[in-house]
Amino acid sequence: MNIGEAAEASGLSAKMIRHYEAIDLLQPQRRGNNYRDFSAHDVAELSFIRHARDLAFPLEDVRRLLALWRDRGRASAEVRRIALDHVAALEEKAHSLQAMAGSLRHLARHCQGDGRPDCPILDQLEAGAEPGETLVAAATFPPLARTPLSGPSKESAG
Amino acid sequence: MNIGEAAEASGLSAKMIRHYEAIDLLQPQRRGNNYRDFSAHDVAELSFIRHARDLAFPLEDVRRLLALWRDRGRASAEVRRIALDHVAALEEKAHSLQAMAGSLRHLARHCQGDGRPDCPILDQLEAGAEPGETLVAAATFPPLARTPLSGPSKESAG
DNA sequence: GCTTGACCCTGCCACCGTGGGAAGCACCAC
DNA sequence: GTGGTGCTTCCCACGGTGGCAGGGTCAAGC
Repeated sequence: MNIGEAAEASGLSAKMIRHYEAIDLLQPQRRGNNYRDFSAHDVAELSFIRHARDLAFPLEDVRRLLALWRDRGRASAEVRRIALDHVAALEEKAHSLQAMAGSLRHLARHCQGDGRPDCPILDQLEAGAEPGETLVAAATFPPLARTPLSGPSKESAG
Repeated sequence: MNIGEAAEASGLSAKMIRHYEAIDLLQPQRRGNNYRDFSAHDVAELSFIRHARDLAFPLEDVRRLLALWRDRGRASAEVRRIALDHVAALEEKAHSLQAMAGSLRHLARHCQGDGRPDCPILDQLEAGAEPGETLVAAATFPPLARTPLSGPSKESAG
């Protein structure tokens, strides 16, 4: 099966499949013309990768999960641990985002949003977080390592 | 004020300050020796940028907010709109992450996590989302544009 | 045979935001 | 003049994906 069919079958782009091969997530055979030749097994692995990515597992986790999946005799404990670590990371990120959204929503609620120039949102951005007031976000941020949202990564948040 | 002091005062790294200058977020003066010379006003802008980044505003939003902040006569409506759009994006992302976490946690709950090889997590990754079962995540994902979490961006999810 | 078009190949650049490091200049203290 | 520190610019890396350029390959049609 050529890469185009494999892409369609797995729901991944051909581009990504080549990338996953380049980083050694899978090793499809090559034919005489140097075209990749995907077996049904390769396609199953690609689907696996896609489902794992759908759950936002980083590729390094995907690599480990794939290895465990391939290992018939693996212990499910290891899989479970990876999954729960990822759950924790996802939830931490989600909470952090929600804290930011909450702070910002709070500010926006006190902003007239009319033609006048006074705006608590800008005031807050100018002044920074007041102690005991809004902006819980920064506090929950630091320990977050994976799933690098475009937000700040500042460890130095003091 | 040199870049090192400005960095300390604003809580940003010197590296990032140079970057923000490179993308025209601010234009500090230069001294005869080609060193950047940050005024108190520059530092206030840097702090503004940092606070906006703490709330995960993407830099393009930061640019707009800075422009509005500089404009004494701006209408707060515009600021409010940017903020609320961002809140919506944050919440969408947060919900999507929580949906993924929920699916995964659900799977992990049914995983023995012992030495035995059977594992619903791997089964699910192999089979993909069953209709009406778990994996709400993919459904909520597509429209998300900003705050590019490391998760999949797949538009082609059919 | 030859052309056309769809497919495949590799390789490079872009995004976003940040960190790391190299190589060279500026400054200050001794 | 020497050492250390800070500044300058420039390039590379990450993670994950898209895009495009410049080529090779194959199957179909004439």
